[in-house]
Amino acid sequence: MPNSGKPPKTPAPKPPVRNARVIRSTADFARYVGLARTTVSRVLNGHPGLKTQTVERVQKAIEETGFTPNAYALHLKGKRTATVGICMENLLTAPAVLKLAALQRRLRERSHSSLIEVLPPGGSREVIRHFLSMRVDAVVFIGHFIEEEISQRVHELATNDTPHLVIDQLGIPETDTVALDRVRGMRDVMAHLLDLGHTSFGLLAINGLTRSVRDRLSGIETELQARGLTMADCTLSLDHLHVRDNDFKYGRALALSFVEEKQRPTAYVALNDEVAIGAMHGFQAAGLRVPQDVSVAGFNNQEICLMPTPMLTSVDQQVPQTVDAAVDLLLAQIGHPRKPHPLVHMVSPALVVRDSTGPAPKTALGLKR
Amino acid sequence: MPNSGKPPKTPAPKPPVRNARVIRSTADFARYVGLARTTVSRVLNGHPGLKTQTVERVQKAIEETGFTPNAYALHLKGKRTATVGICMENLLTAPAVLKLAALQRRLRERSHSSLIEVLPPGGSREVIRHFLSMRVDAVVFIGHFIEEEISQRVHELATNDTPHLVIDQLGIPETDTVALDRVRGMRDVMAHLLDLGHTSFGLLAINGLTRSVRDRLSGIETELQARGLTMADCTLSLDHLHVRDNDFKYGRALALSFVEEKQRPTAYVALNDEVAIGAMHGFQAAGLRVPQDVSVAGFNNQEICLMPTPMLTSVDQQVPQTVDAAVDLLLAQIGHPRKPHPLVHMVSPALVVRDSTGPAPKTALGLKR
DNA sequence: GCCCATTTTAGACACGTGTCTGAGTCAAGG
DNA sequence: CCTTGACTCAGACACGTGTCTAAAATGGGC
Repeated sequence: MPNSGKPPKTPAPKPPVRNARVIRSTADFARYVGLARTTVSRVLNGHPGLKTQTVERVQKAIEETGFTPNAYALHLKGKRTATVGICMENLLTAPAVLKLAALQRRLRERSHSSLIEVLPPGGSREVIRHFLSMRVDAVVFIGHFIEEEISQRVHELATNDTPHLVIDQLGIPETDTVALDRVRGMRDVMAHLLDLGHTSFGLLAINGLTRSVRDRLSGIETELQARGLTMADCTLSLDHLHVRDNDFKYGRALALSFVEEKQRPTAYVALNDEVAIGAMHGFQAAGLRVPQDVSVAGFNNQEICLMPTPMLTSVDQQVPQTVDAAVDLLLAQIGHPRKPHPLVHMVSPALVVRDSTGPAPKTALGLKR
Repeated sequence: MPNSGKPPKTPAPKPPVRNARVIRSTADFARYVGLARTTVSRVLNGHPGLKTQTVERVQKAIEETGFTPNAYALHLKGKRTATVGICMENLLTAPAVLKLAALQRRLRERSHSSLIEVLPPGGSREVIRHFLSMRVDAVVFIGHFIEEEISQRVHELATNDTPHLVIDQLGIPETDTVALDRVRGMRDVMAHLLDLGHTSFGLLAINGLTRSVRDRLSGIETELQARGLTMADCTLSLDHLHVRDNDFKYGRALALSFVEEKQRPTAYVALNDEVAIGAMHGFQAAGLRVPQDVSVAGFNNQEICLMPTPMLTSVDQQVPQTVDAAVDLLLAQIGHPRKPHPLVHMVSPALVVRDSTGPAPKTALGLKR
């Protein structure tokens, strides 16, 4: 025990450690200004009954020193932290980052700050605990996560009375959700291609069992059925490749596999823009022309849609609408801590037609296996 | 004054407001476990002299309730906030986001969390004040900012003894800096093109007065001079366009202007990959082949370099090395609050040669204006 | 049943802040 | 000179936490 022999606690309380120049508390600052701590506090909080001259003296000192009250002590006094925790699946997928950027901006406009964390695999528990220890006013999830894991986190948040919201992942029970209507998006793409005369479709990386992908398949099927067609007759999905990264390279490899098929579809719908662009490269490398020989459509309408030749037809995520809805839902929850039923807000996508989709070649035959 | 008639302040202190189920303090939690607050505190902080059974009881209760000590009260007791403030120019430029992602991850690995804010135009002061009020352990700037504005912010941070570091913007006085050696990067590009036989170069969006652009020009000039050539004889820069967004569209427009020149250069070096790809589109739309007729090189080596046909030659920013250096510098400052001289760490770029650059066409003439 | 070691408890204090209260200062007006 | 009103000051308390100390409870061995 190093600090035996306590000082009489009134005089000279902190001579040993601190740099006297640095101001760390209202007390330090009040000493600097030459006013009482309480007076300074009243100035800072805009109380009435203060001389103009006094107020100006404090303001000038703030300019000089850059003094800021300790946010931690402030919160301890019961103030809202005005902080929202944002859980990202990762910071490398463009659409997710776009949503993050918009969300952060909207929150700042409403004078909230953002605590951003990427959920490490299996470490989501720690992140949520950190958010809770920071007493965030709410938590937002952006991206596609393991359903069970997120459900547990959501439950923990509910236990601690912390409002929360999931962006872009449907199916988490008891949770407010804002998500793109991927069924609708896929229907729009299919309708566009069917209108162009295509009747045989290749699916690029649209497989697997996540909710997001199931919705897309359902959209494809619904639109085909609306025209008296069936999945079995009209679609072909190749999935024999080991790597499934859903990226540019995978799209390219998939396209090269499709080229070798006897009955090659004339139109291709992809999981995302990267896969679609990779596929276009694959087709072009095999000597096929886009869109004269094959049509390719992406999903997400990222900036990269402009990069290839021809530019890529895709489905826009409508990020601003998504984020606006999310922020409204969230701040409403923070204000009024009631929650009758979880809300699910669906955002309608918008098809953006560019040059990678065109009329079906006339020589093409229907796909029948 | 609504709260006239104070209660005698000892008994029944908080019956009216709180949901009794929700645990918000160690006191609440200790009541839940059925132990004294001090005992629980000792368990949480791993003190010796505790029954194994007691420790387990607390751990079980944590599992059940998800209780977390209030980080704000903790900090008030003198603990580091273990938080780093990150100032982003924006979240829409891919290289900056890449650095953010890497930085956030490295900091998390070293158990620091990140407070991320985008500097609004003219509002940087508020952001820094927020970081100071959150008592961040350090502040990092990522991107290209207005030099004078950042210098002021840096000065404010220095006044408040808060370590800080600038990534990717050279020239801020009295500040640790980690930045890509853009002079070297540009020299490498030029050396590559000169080796391919090119002697006339078009500059795409490499103009303006920022340090970053000046460095590139200096790199180009240095390499030319090393081979006995001059800027005036070998380079052409068009800058008569109104819009200067340094994006895909601008690159395309620039290329179309170059096509109309009498003495068109055979090789083009761009400010970034977007401009380079836009230029490739422009050249291709005008009937020129890349790289047979013109060579194009980008900068940053973003993912989009793979998207066009042909894929783009570019200069890699070496993000991992950059961020590693930054984190080392930063955490060293947090530990030991000495700073003899500001450190400047230069990161060496790496040229990535792809298909958009090739031998100079044999019919090409030297550029002489 | 008693003693002693181990463990738990209750109470106090500090941290930085906002706010309340009663007392102190100061200048102007009578 | 005294009163009055406008300000300012000093002190106290609470917020949630870690830690210190002295006291109380527990339990095992004799």
